[in-house]
Amino acid sequence: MTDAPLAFAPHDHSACSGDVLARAEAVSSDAGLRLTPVRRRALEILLESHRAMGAYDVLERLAADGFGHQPPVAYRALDFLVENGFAHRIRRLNAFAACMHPGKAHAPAFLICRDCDAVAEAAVDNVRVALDKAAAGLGFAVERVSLEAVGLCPSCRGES
Amino acid sequence: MTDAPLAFAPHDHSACSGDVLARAEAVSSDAGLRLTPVRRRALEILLESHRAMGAYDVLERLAADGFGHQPPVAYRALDFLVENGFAHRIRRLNAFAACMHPGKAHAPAFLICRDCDAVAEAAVDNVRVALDKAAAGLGFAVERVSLEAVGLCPSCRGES
DNA sequence: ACTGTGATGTGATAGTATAACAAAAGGTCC
DNA sequence: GGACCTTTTGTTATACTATCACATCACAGT
Repeated sequence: MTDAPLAFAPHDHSACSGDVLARAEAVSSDAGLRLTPVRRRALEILLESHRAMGAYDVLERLAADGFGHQPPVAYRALDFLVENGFAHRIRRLNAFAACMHPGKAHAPAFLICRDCDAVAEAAVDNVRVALDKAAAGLGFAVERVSLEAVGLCPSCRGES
Repeated sequence: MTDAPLAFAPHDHSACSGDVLARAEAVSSDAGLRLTPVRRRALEILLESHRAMGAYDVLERLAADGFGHQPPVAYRALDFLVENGFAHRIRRLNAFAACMHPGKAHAPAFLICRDCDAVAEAAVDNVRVALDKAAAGLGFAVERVSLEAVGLCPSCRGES
């Protein structure tokens, strides 16, 4: 049951997630993707809670909204979102979080607090470039990169 | 059951893993760590198979060698190895692989083929530096980094 | 020997994810 | 509209991954 706050500091949530859904819809119709009710609702749930949520947490909320009650319902919706760049999967936490920059290509880096499980998405440049270079030498074609860092968030640093 | 070959090309395995175990022992005694029989055997298993192995695969082999049959036996040994830098955990595959450079500090990058699950460890410089810089701006103290790239390995590129 | 600490083994259980199949929804061609 | 195909949704069941809790054992220091 992962339910880790996204970002380390309190902030104006409606502003930070306000237009993400709208942009997701725009991207979808541009790309011919079907942002169906379950999928859209799953994205809303991630955006509303603004947390890294486990698939079963999302499922619970989908079920409460009248969708199916079985794991595949959540996993399929979440897989669609991840596949199409509307959400990220945070493997360290077995969790999912809405992407705050859908449409724009980016290699997200997640900073995960080992104490309180808070998560922040950081922009790290050049990672993709450096990795592509290293991979090319081995004949490997990189498609997706995931970068997860574990450490201590600002508030947990102070307390320890 | 993850059982993905490490490295993309065939190679002289005894040479590439030959002294890793010896170095692990040296590092252990230097640091006052106890490389007990189960732990040592778990590392040997990872080295021998030279693959990314699931915890239950390792457990099976440990059990065959007379150690316990229950999951914690494998997880504890593997956690010890990861904790102390003798092995890596590859979250994308829910798997573990021996580290080929124990003792030396390094932020490993894994290249994972989405077709055949082969895994290679690549050296990527500057990632840690770039990440530290980005994290510092948020007040986050990075302790460990995991970088996993999904794509196509040389042989699967040719075939598709 | 006594004691504290860490390691191991076990049974039980929690948590995460997918397989396989049936039914329904949407698109396209005639 | 009807025939057809493809995608999506829902369900049951099950596989896979990981941890808890507790007893026992090994070992270092005194």
